[in-house]
Amino acid sequence: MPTAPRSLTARERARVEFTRDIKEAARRQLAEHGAAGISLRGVARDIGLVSASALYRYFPGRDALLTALIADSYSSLGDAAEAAAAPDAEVQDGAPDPGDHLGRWVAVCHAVRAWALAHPHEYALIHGSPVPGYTAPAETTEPGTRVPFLIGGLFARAAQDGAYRPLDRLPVPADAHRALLPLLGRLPDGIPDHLVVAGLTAWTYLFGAVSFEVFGHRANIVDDQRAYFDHEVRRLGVLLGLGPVAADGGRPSGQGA
Amino acid sequence: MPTAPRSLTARERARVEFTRDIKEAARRQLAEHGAAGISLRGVARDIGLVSASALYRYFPGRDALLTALIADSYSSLGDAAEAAAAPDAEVQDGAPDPGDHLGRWVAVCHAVRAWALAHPHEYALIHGSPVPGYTAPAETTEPGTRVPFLIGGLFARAAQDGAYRPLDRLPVPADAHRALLPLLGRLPDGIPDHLVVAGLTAWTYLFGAVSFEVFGHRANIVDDQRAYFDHEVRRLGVLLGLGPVAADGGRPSGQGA
DNA sequence: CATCGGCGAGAACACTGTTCTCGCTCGATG
DNA sequence: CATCGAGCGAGAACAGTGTTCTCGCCGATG
Repeated sequence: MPTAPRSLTARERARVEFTRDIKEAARRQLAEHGAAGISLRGVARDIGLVSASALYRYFPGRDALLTALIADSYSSLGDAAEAAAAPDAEVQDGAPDPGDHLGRWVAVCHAVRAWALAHPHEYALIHGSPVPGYTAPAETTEPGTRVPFLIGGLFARAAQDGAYRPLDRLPVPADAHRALLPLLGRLPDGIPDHLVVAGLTAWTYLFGAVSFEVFGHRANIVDDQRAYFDHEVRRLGVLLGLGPVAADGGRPSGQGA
Repeated sequence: MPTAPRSLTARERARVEFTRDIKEAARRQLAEHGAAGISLRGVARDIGLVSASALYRYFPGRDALLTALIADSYSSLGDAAEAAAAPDAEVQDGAPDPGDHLGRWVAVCHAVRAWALAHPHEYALIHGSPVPGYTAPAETTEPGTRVPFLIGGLFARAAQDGAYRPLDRLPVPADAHRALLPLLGRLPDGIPDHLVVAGLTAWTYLFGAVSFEVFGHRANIVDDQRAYFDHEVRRLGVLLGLGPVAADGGRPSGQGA
């Protein structure tokens, strides 16, 4: 544990400030030219440095700078998603309703999608091809778990409320259960397999859909991407058991009644 | 319009052969060092050229070479997927059964996953962050449609056989229907909306799951990735209506009986 | 006040993609 | 078969890149 914040020295304050400036300039370059367009010399120029060599006092290299951007992007995305899931967040045209698990799921999906569309290059950084090496640096894994845990919590709350009713009865096979042991070990005891599978499935689908749209795989296929996205994630929520079980397919008649 | 294939001249034959050699060398570099590690000078060295400038006689630039690799990768993936879906393909431990739509869907999924794991950098090239510009070059779009069309055909055949029974009854809203018009226009008439949505959903999920695994987002989360993948895609197939509707959740009792 | 550690500048090295020019050579053609 | 020239590879050059190293300088610290 780092020492208590006993008032940083002036040098240290200047250092963290400069580190922040560097990351900001890099993020600007990222937003404009993409990850491949981030050049240390360009970053140095942006913040008034003549030579890029000074940057090495703050980051051991370009990859480390990228890693820092990845971690920040995960945090930014996590913030956006959690804000959408907060108990007092506005569910789409309607008052907040703590029992509307499907609506909250859809809201989180829209938040993730909106963040990705607003920051396509940052999204590509965290969910595109891993650029630097092949293994994600350790400091990026923790912020990267926020969205999946948020989604998992959504399903857990629905189950607590007795509102979780998946539309199939397919049991989780023994080998799939064993495959999930690493995750189950980090979760509170007593969570049934199928609930974990539901969370993973929802998480996987959400980022599949967002990636397809951001990376252009749906151009010329879907026109009004937002409308289609809304339908697909809502339907997935219903299939996975978050939804109103109404067989007529409509949303609940009354507003949260 | 290019002349009929009236026996290429020796020069032309040598040219296509050399073009193939260049792409092979580039693909080797891609497999080893990733897309960012493909250098024209390295490719030139690999095929016995002293200078990289000669490559510009065959490709207008690095991006064009990458584009060619993308198109080839799509074709390679399409081949693998279509082979798995072929009528005489072995369905997982069992004789081919033309009525086993769920088994065929799962087989296609495993084929896509296996190809991606065997060619991770090529997979990253086609389903990771778009590297060169932002819009996919036209010549890559056609081979890129083979897998989604294959999956769509799977659902269409299941519907023809009367075996398509989605587990929900959520109607496709009017705005989502309108969003699908670009795609519906390129499909035979009379295909119901929900069938198209099912195909898109299956396609989206498949590549979400494969991307998560290939890009390492499931490390430390899922152990036996193949077992979990098998379960998740099988379950999605059931939810989307390809599956045995048996409420006990098991596979059909007899083998294709 | 003296000193020493952290800092930025700048040169240097090994790369990269791309362009241009210059001979040469081999294949198409008369 | 002989000749001509189109197509080709080599090589230099330019503008970049990440990274390393050294050299002063300046200010915070003892």
